[in-house]
Amino acid sequence: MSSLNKAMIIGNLGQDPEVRYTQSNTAVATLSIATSERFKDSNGEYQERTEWHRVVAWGRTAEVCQQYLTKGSKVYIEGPIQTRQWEDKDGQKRYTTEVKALRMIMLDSASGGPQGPQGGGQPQQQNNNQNQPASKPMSSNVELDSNFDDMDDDLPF
Amino acid sequence: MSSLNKAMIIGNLGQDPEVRYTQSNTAVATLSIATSERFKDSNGEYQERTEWHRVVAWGRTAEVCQQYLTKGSKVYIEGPIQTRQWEDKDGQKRYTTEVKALRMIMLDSASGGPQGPQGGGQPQQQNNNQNQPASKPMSSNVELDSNFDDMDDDLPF
Amino acid sequence: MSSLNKAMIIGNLGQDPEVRYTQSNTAVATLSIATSERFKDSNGEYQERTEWHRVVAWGRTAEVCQQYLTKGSKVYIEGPIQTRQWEDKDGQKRYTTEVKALRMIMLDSASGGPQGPQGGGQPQQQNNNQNQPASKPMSSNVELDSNFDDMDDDLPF
Amino acid sequence: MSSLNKAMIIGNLGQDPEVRYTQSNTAVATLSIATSERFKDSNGEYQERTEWHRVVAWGRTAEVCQQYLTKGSKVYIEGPIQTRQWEDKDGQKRYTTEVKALRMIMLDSASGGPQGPQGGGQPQQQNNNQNQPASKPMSSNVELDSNFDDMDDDLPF
DNA sequence: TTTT
DNA sequence: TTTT
Repeated sequence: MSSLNKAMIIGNLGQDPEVRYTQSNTAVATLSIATSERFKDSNGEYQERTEWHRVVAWGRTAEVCQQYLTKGSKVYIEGPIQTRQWEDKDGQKRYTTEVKALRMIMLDSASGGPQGPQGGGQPQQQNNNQNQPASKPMSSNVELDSNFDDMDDDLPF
Repeated sequence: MSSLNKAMIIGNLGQDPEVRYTQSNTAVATLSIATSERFKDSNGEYQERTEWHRVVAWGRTAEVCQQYLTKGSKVYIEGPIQTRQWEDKDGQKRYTTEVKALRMIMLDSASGGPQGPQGGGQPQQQNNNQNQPASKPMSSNVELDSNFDDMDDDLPF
Repeated sequence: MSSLNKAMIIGNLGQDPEVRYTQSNTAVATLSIATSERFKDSNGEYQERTEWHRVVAWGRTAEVCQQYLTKGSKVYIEGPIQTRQWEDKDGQKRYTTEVKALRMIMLDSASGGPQGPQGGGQPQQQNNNQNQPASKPMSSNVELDSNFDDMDDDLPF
Repeated sequence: MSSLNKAMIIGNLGQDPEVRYTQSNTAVATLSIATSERFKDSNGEYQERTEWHRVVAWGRTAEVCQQYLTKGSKVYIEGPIQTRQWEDKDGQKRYTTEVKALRMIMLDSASGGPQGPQGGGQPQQQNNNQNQPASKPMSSNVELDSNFDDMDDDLPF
């Protein structure tokens, strides 16, 4: 306790969200988000450096990502930084650092989009453990606030 | 551009800062900072999960880390998330994700500590490429902002 | 929707928390928190400017403030900025801007403090509409995360 | 010192920026930014509450606001909360709380916009103390950071 | 490896 | 006064 672990990102998706489902049918979306920053190189020239962030969303937030985000979408993401350990094919320990999206705000100025309350709601009907043919027509400004209390212990990967 | 990449951390150092110097004699400090969070496990029991953050500070900020932080120190860190690529002994690509400490605030309620302006100043005299025998007596509330600024002193209203 | 309203403050209480109770017996704590910043004046001299923040906490968070915070306590506060309108004795419209503490982290390195889960829990027994004789022995690092959903419509002031 | 005073806002301008100039010809822009949040009222119905934020930008940031922002623009703002005291016509003390925009990121997905480095640059030529006929054609994703910095180009690893 |  |  008495600690803070918070990342805040505004960036664009490098590809469509990847969505999987846990055995208990909880959606898990993985986003790849680019942020870029200007900096002066040693010659005083401006260059741009792009940072790629692996972002993971759970439950209702994941479903909204699936429905409304596509490659290129601009989003705000907020949540803790988490590092997972895993083993590669050679049995070597590897580490992957991700941001867990507890809050997601869509920043694309599109029209349409979801009506009614988002966030905190019950997951909707969904097919089990397979990607849904996402319907992403005219997505819009969606805000998602997941006060999901960490049932991420039955990971899909 | 038009992106945001910000981590904000409040946590404790797991060990003393490690400080190195670049060829141009810029200090680089590496911190290992723990944050912990409570969560309910599947049995409804509270558990604590600790997350370790690798934090890197540069220049004046690194020097202040060296001087005032030790194992156990509580700090606030703010800065971008950055992932570096490197190769292990087998030539395998590895990735390390760090937070670059653009701002550091000491949160230990000790006494003593630095007087006078911090941050934005020039690096002081220092021995090259070797750890200084750090003098960390009664450190105190130090704030370090590598991006200093404030010329708003001739208001229009 | 699709907006973000977040203040993040680390500072010290200028006085003990003031706690009141709504008619429905919800605790409401008001904190006065100082932040200070260094800046160079027109003569190039460093000066310090103190900013006072009015912070309001509700429910369980308010109770923890009451129990564990006193004048001088250092805290981290996170939550939205809110401006209330009210009328002074002359019937003039006045505005007060506050930060609503959805999250509070104690930063004093004391010992003792609350055991067991905080935050999100039910308000405990309490006397109605009167200040409790606060017991603030050796408070400690408490984190409070109130995902209180805005029942702040029966204000005590 | 050892304190943090940070507001982070994503919202829309309620009107065009108002820009003035100090005697020393520094631009000062005032923005009125709306954030809105959903909440359930006592009947369990969803309602929306809008919060208006007064935001003040200085120097180069103010100029970019003037050039690229208009009524309706969506922006990210980051900076300290500051409360100013002033007197109304009756000599009564009044207080106004503002967010000082140290960083501004445009979030409208338009095209065009400024090329080359923003932020940290010198203020450009400008007419003194009068509003410029703003040219805001196809504004774009601009990021403005009044605290620029990045000399981390001679890494030690 | 920290802290409570 | 914005936006969805």
